[in-house]
Amino acid sequence: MAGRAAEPHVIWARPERSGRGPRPAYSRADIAAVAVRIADAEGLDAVSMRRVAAELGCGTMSLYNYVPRKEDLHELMADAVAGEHELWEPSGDWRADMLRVAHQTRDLMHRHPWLPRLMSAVYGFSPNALRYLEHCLACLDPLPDPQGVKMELIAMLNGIVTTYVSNELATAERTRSLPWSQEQENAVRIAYLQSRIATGEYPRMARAFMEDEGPIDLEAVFERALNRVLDGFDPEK
Amino acid sequence: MAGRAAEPHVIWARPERSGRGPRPAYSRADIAAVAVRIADAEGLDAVSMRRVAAELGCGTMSLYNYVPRKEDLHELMADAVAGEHELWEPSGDWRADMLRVAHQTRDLMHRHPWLPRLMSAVYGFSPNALRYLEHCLACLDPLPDPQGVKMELIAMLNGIVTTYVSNELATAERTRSLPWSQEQENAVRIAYLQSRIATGEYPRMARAFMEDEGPIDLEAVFERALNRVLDGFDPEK
DNA sequence: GCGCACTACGTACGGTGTACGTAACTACGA
DNA sequence: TCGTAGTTACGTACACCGTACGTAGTGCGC
Repeated sequence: MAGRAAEPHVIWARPERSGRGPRPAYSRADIAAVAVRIADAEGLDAVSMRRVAAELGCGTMSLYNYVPRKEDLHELMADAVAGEHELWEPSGDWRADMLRVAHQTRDLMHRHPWLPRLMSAVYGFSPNALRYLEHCLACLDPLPDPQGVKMELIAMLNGIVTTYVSNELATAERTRSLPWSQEQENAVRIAYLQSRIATGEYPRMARAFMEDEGPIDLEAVFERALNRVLDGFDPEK
Repeated sequence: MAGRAAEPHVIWARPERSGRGPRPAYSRADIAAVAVRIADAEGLDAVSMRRVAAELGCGTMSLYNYVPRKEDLHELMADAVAGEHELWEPSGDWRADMLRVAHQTRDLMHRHPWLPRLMSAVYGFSPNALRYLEHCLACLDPLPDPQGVKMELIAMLNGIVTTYVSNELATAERTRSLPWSQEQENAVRIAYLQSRIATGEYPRMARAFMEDEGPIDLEAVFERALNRVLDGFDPEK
């Protein structure tokens, strides 16, 4: 029997090693590391069961002993990179702490550009994700609100980070496996957009594109967005 | 020659009908409608080039005359449902208007649960998307800020809506094609989460799950989130 | 009216996730 | 202690997928 895909399950509820049978040759960490390496180097679409198995050094179907479904492989990947979060002793300044968390998450996503795409596809309560959430809650201890509101704040912040980094990466991760460069694609898209705007049908958008000159400071935009959201939760504002 | 996939392009820059040759048998609207119908009924993964072509009533490869890449089919779908946005004469109260926009978008995504997944994969400047953006900017005319800030507001609001609806739909859209029900899956997941929390390793999360009793009012959570974000942009706050 | 760009579509290639069958192995219950 | 049940390992096979390519037939622009 190869795995138990034909019933609902959470991979983290399955013991990694279960008494009987030969010792598993690989750990979940091994598998996750291989998958993450492939995704970092060649994009998420390059991560297939066959490919991971091959790089791991085992037959394709052997991988299904460890990872019953491809989705679980993604779960492993998300958890692995969630483990890269640095968790510190809360400073007492919840705003500063949350800003630091958000910037760390942004850096994480820039390091692993496939992560935003995965965020909405994984369970979100893997071991490292739980550690991360608990840490966020700890940072929010100074806030008087009930835990529910704090969870809303964390969710909102994660949403913002994911959204903004997705925009930042936009075509970057998309054009990875394409035979033309990101610059070529962008040029075509900008040309199209300008032709649309030139029709005069969208006067306000036209003004928006007139105004901005030079490259936008994405980090500054991100920072502004964060502060606006935090303001919404700040009892002193 | 079947399409011109081997170079960067934006489908909206290609004329739908170009003088020469037999009249195309289908319009982009036809194709989009078929694809949307399939996705609504059976989920986004059921939308394949073969399937759409079959339901359209033509050979698989004929579809490539209209839609050079699958990605462009997604583009068509996103544009089609973007056309469902009702655009009204701005009221002068930008906050009320933006709330209305956000709620409309949320409804749209509940009607087409595959839309959030598509949002980060499409170009975002299709004809109907441009109309939508221009309308949002018109609603924001009363705001004194430069257009750039308004664009940031729109982006942030769209991000929030997408994030929240994604969470709301969570397992719903995911379990569509699976042989078990959403309720079964949720039960398994909750059982796992409770077992983790029972370890005592996550005291703050434990408190969060103790507190909330009864089903959460998702609409209320959404409304709170929106207002917090709007506060961040309100010059009177 | 010639030619070319277009439509239509069948075939085929290389990939995907994964169900299933088989063989070897090991820890546990009797 | 030994049989057996549950595990690991893995090859084969199936049903899909996106799409490159070749070959017709069609009708507008020159």
